[in-house]
Amino acid sequence: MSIHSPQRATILEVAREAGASKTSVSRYFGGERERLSRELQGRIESAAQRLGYRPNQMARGLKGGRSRLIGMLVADIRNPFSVAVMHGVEQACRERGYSLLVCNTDNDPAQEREHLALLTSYRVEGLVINAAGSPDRELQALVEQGMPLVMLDRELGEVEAEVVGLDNARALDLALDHLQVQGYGELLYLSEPPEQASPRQARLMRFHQGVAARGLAGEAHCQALKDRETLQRAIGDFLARPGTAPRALLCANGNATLAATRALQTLGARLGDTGLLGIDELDWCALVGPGITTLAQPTEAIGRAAVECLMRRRECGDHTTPSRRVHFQASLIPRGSTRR
Amino acid sequence: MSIHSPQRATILEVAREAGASKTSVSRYFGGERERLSRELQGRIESAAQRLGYRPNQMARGLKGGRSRLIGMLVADIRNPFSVAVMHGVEQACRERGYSLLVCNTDNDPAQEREHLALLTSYRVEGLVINAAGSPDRELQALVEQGMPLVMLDRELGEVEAEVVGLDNARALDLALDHLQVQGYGELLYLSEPPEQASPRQARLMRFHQGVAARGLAGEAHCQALKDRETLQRAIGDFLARPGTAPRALLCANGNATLAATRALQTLGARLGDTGLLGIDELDWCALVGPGITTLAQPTEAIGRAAVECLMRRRECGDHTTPSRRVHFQASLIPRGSTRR
DNA sequence: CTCATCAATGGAACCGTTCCCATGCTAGTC
DNA sequence: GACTAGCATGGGAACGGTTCCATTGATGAG
Repeated sequence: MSIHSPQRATILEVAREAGASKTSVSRYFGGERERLSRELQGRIESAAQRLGYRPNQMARGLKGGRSRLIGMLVADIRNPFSVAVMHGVEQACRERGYSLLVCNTDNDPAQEREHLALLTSYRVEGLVINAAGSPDRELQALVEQGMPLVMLDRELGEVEAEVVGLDNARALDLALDHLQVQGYGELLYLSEPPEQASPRQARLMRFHQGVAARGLAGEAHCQALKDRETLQRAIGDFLARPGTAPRALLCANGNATLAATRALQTLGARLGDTGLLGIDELDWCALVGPGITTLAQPTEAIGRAAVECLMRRRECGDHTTPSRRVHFQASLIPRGSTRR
Repeated sequence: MSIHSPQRATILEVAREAGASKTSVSRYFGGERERLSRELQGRIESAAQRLGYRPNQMARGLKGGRSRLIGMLVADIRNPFSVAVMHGVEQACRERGYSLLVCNTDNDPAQEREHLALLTSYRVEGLVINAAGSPDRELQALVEQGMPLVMLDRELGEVEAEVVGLDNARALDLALDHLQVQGYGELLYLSEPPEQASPRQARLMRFHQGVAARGLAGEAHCQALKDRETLQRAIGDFLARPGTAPRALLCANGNATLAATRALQTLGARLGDTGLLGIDELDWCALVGPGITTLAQPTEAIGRAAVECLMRRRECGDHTTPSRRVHFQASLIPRGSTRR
């Protein structure tokens, strides 16, 4: 009859209604049903039914410390790649009886810190982190306290935390090979600023290495993508530069691909004549002009793998196990944007 | 020193360390800081700092029932529209000191039911529902128990629950007016099956009304979009039909727009010659061909409004207040796909 | 000087679970 | 027939907070 918060039945009321003890009811809902006599089971079942009883997870989490919650920090929830990975994480969690508490940080370090604190205050039993910034100190502290932690596509200092993500080196090799075979000789790499230890650095580095190894000309433009003018000028300059070799753009992620496509369209460049290859497969890549060639990441698998790592950590309990790296391979989806 | 779950400090330890009582520490963190002397505040602050203390939300939620959690049910997390709304919901929650527990149901009624149970077991203080199916009975029960509930873009029987969403009738009028002005005379409406009380019904109905009122020819194709063959055949038939009036496709949501664009491309139809107008603005609509005309929804605003409704319910506590409908207006973004 | 008031603080009950430890009972063993 | 084993069940102490109420000392009014 309370007005403010819906008053659910408690275990005690069910016990009374069923003529049993709260211990028995607790057993019934805690997965120890077999220990109860058929008859008692029946009484509890129907009593619970009548009262619309559901165990209070808050109280549960309190006593045994098992909140059955996994926390996830997402850098940008509006990025389809992140969402796809999150989907995999959620599925895997659910299969194992966990729920997922997701926090979006909008790429803001302050929010990262804040949300991390929030998640730990709900006593999540594991953490999947996909953050651009670096609440490194906080994360280190958590790991040392024994919190199972998985980094998505990003390393964390020298801390013992699992890393799950794309094999960035191989992915870039794949991209560069394709562009070379298709005859593009001068490349412009587009990325958001590769601050800190993000995979952006790995990709950028491999780009420079790979370009050199293949005897191609390559340069990188690493600026925030929001500023369309700057980007457009950079691409315009690149295309207008003297030289005869066909030119191509290589985009470090979905956002970059989107920005590049916009810029090329504004500049009136024809896809294919100007090559375009993006990392991350998006819904619409097949639809623009002759189609945009992409490097697809196995997003669901990455998400699932993250949860698996978490569970392994939990089980063997032991945070001295050497941390592992799980690398997935990208697959090339060739389309018209890299066909001349 | 526990291995399994990271052992955070408790309020009691902080109290001891600070030479204070639990009560005072509780007050310090519970927003009653002013009641404590400057000096005691200092002692608690530094003690908490030293121990890395954070209050346990689980325990908090137990007494007093304030979990500070809002639950949200999302029908399809991979739909950018849903994500955008969710983003608004999350922002608004955070501003008010709530966290958001999101569950994705993948459009599966079984998961809807299951996740709903899950959310209530965490004693969420309010619920934002965006579900295609209908756990109507469960929702009704919750409302009757006094749970603040907001439906996104979908009504719920005769239950007193707020509804927040697009003004579907006006949106369709806007779309039809535009198509008529641009000279399209025969229209095909594309939607997923409008089962149950979804807004899809409202849109479909208004489409038929509006077409009749304007003296246009209109028909609807309402099938699952996954089956590309069927869709393509339907569109092919529509375009091949004898008649002289220019034809246009009207897509009920982002997914339909995507599917329609694919089909048109496969059929080799030229956008503009064949009109195309989609509800929901997507990243890529400006990039495909001459651009796809869309009806943009104020997604963030919708999300925020949902939370506001929730809070209003909570405050005035009283679940006899007549439920309200908050309708937002769509805005037309004209592009080449409706220019002949 | 006494008493009511008020601010600062602490004690203890309670929230809804889980889980350890009884308790009573039946059945099997020697 | 006494003893033990094992099963079904219940009692009650945590868990980490919040919150009501009591206590203390200082202050000001009568």
